[in-house]
Amino acid sequence: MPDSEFALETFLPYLLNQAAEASSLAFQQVYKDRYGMLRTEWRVLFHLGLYGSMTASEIGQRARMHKTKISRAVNRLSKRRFVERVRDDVDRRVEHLSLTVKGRAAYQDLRQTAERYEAQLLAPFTVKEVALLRQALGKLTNTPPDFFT
Amino acid sequence: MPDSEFALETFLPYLLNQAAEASSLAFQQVYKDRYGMLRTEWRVLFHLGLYGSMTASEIGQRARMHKTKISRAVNRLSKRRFVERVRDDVDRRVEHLSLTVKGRAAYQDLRQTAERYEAQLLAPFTVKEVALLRQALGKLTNTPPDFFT
DNA sequence: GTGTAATAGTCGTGTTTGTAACTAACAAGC
DNA sequence: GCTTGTTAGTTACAAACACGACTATTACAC
Repeated sequence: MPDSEFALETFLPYLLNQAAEASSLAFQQVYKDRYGMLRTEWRVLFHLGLYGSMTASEIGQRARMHKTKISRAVNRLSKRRFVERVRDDVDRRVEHLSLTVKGRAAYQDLRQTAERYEAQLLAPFTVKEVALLRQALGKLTNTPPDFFT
Repeated sequence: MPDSEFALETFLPYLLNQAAEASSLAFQQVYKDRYGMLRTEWRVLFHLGLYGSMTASEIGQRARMHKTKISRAVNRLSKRRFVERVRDDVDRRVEHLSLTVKGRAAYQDLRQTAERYEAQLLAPFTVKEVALLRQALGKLTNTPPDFFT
């Protein structure tokens, strides 16, 4: 009765999801416990920490997040004084976002933690393997299959 | 102001999430459009298609899904007659789940689609790269970092 | 100027999820 | 028998998400 020609365990999207979930779990705990942040908020924080001042839609493009997600994340972050919003004088639709001192501190802390965390994740692999893995993941992200059968 | 020592674009959990999302998207559309299924339901369907009759908790262990997720997925699947539930005579807490004819048809269809889909995803890679990728993802899934700093 | 389209960001509502509490059935000790 | 603990699965409620509709502002055409 069982059908073993096609193994779910090797189906790539499934594997990717499992790995993504497993590798996010422990770190998720960190930013949640220390700063009460959600993943969306942590991503916004990181983008601002990395690139300095950005607008919501710039973050959206880089992070491939929907603007409603960003809007809400920014809202929460600014309510807790991690993020500062400054309206653009010229185009008053636009808001320039940047980290407050508190936000920068959180970012620094989480960034360091992330580095150490990643080192643990990558420990079982060789340098070459890591490079290949990163490259492959990038390719998979940027080559969406045009699939409508 | 920006800080480029640590690039978010290379942070592994981030990459994994992006790749997982991108590679799931198109296929998600398929089982959603054709059968109105959610990812959880698709997973349950696939496990039952692959392994034949299983209980909810067996699926949970294999798929690393929480039992409430499975409970709801099975509920929806059985309401739409994709899945049949039979209570165990000996241990009446247990339910044996299996696919109906309709469920098996959906499974066959989606399985074939999944195969072709995966072939597209893997097209840009060599056989060796694919093997390494699968192996790496497996390792990442099964080596949860013990991280509580 | 007026009208139309586009863009930045927010809000509202239904859906899905996560967490914990719950019921029902079994098991083991006494 | 009667307790205590464990397991299978469900339910309840709050948190998070997706999606579309919405406001406000700018841009462009005429």
